[in-house]
Amino acid sequence: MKQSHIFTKTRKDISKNEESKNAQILLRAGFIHKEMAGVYSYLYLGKRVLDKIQQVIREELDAIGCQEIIMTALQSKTVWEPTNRWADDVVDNWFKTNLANGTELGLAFTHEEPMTRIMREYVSSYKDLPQLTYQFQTKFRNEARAKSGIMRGREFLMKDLYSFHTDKESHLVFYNQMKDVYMKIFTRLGLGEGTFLTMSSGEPFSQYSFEFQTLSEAGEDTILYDTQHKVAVNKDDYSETIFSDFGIDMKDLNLLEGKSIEIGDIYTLGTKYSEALGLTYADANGQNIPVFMGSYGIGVSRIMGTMVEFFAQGDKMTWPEEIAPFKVHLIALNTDKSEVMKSAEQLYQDLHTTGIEVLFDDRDERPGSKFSDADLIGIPHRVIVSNRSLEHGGAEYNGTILSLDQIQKELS
RNA sequence: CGGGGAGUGGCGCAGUGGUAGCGCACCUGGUUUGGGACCAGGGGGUCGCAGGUUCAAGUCCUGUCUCCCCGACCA
Repeated sequence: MKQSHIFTKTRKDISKNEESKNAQILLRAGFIHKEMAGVYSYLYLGKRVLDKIQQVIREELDAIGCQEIIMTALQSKTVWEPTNRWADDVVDNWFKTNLANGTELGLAFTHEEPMTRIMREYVSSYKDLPQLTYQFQTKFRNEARAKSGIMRGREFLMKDLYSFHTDKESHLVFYNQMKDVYMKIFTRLGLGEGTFLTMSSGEPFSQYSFEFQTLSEAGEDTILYDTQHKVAVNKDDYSETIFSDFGIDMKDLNLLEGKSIEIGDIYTLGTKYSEALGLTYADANGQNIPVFMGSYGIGVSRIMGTMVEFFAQGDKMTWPEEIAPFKVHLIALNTDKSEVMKSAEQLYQDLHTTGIEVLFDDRDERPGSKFSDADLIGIPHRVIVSNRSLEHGGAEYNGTILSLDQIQKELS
């Protein structure tokens, strides 16, 4: 893509009303547009980042046999009443509305109930289990107070996975596998270093659940973590014995305290939803038994914000290689010189045809503003073609001049 | 939901009762060109909305909507 064709521009200033670092950088770089508090549009560059985060998650989930679907955000109250989660005094952040005929609707804040309801149509035997379904879906939560830029919005993109098993044992096998899969995902996303498997106080259905917490000053949570064992506990839930479930002796731990962002979580749901909604299967003896369930979330848009919090330094952002909107930022200086533009254009075409994603800054701007823009946009590989670089025989990459062919090889 | 702050060109801001301004961005011309250039000229705002006070309201009063920060909440 040629930068001169992108409708967004970078900005020098941003409202002092928007304080969070992720919103500052993303707004200034033109990745997102704020519609209202907690509600953001994702523009060209931001959409590309979001897509790449999704793709990493998709690849890892598909690899273990999960099936991608997409459910509706429009929810009928009849699906939610059996679990008592339609009631406003139980769930206070519904966005509710009505059909023209008066039927009450809600915008989904999660999808356990409708997913369970769908499964009821298809699961009737132990032979139909296990099933693993997931989606990337917009969730709506009428937060009393949106904050922290895209980290806590009223509308956000989430990956939610649901697992359906015959019993607790088979569920736990998958559940434990998911701990590793999640860490693998976060590692690929470039957040592995700062992300900890974190024990959290249980849901009503189990003693503990696990969160995946990424260390950040912008976080809303506080964890006690151990870098060597790569485990943590939510500070609120800390107790003397909590680490025994990890098989770790407290004496071996060196606990540090830090603020963190919850980027994912995994829950054992048990039979709460299957019982309420009548999702049962016939076992080998023909007996009807409630399906044993789990749910597994990753905040996709929140991860995008977390990356900015994690990687941006001042006005300079650096996206992880796999997530960056483009792999290479090709910057042409001295755009009035035809040799420069000819070489840059040639390199752009060559990279493009070999399948390398490249953003080509072909704009007629001064070097300083091009570099500042590039810093803000945060593409990890930068190649500069200029009068000077051509005089030295090519383009600049990582501080050295290489021939265009060499650059092509380096980046392939 | 409690406390605090703020709504003025696309963006960031100034303007305490008397002809709406500045910076960025934008347009034209020129000079510049390896870290957000400079000169000259130019376009663009019924000051969140509604009502009121006044000869006169961006400015004062009342109501209302919205945004941000802190706290509570976050299944």
